[in-house]
Amino acid sequence: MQKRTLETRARLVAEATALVADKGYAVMRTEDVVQGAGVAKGTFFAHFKDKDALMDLLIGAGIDQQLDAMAQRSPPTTIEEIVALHRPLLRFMTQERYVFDVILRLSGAAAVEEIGAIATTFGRYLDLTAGWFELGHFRKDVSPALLAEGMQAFLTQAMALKFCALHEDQEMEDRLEIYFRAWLCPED
Amino acid sequence: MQKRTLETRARLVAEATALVADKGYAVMRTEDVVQGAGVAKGTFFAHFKDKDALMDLLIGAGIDQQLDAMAQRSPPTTIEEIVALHRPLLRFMTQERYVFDVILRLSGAAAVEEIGAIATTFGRYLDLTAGWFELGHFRKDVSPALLAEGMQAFLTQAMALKFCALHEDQEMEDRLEIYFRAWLCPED
DNA sequence: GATAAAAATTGACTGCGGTCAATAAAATAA
DNA sequence: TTATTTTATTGACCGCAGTCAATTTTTATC
Repeated sequence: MQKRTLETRARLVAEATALVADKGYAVMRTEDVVQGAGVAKGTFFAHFKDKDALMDLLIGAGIDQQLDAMAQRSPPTTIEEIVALHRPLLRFMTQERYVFDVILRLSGAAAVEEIGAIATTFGRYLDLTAGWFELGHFRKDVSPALLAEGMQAFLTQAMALKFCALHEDQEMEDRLEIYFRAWLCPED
Repeated sequence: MQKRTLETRARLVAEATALVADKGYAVMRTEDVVQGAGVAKGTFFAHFKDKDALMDLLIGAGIDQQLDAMAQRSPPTTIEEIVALHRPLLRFMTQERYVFDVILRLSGAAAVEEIGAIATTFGRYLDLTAGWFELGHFRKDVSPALLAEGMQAFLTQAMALKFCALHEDQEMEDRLEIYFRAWLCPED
């Protein structure tokens, strides 16, 4: 791999990052990215399989930041703490409808060798939350790993309903708290 | 509304249905549909807001069929019965990666006035399953409506993991059974 | 340094979803 | 029937993601 390659790639990512920060994810066009980076259209696709691959990188990095912040805090011991810890992550993932769509689309990789940044963060989330449940503050009749998978399911559900007119009566965090309480503390 | 309008629309839907039955959803192109229906490209978009709107119709109809079948059966009283009852629905929704993506994308409508076929089926699913839980065979510490929402969350999760290389070790139905048991019968 | 092989870049091109001003057909008014 | 308005249809055109044969740049070999 040539030094030139890394430079070009870095310019593409830098330009895309700047564009996204300025105008948002949904309106980013590859044409703008290559123009800003001073390369030809084809170069973009020599570096990224498709537009989604770049989005995977950008959005995956954003999710990773949020997970870093969550991992630094001490493990939550109450539902309120869990929900509060999730707030920045939720905000990031639902900042745009397009971002949430990309996350859903890329959260599972079709093949092991093409697991991308977003899919990796989903694995990280499972590990992080399973770690919380190892401490024994919540229900103990099912494994921490299963509890973590359930968290993920409810997280997705709560975010999806944010974009649904049929359920916009309730705030995302309120819904999440109800879900988590029913899932993590049955019969309370 | 003219009779001609209904005929044209019917021809478009019929052609699309035939194409999908023959080749699958993902490869359907609007160009093929209009050609088969004998109309111009623009006519398609006079009848459907975009390609997704037609897909919403086709896929929504398919989901409705499965829900009809589920609603006819007597309400399940065990987890095994619940999972068995879901099998045809699961098969339909995950027959193609593209179909599942469309379902996720259209399961929530941005505005009440644009709630489509798929979004409607999601509401139907909640009503159907909440009805089961009214009968009192499963956990009673949370409302039937909430149990139904959780079912939906786990259903989505199980389907999503089917398309994820990281989790392909387990069958969708097996995963669903584990989820449902933990959700509907805690401490068993 | 000259030459050959490998890697990176280019930009015209394709495919397909979606638009829109122009046209045709149907409904309504006279 | 004729004139007018409303509704439906048309197809050339656009935007943008993605492709690929040709070209340039770098690296490896002598």
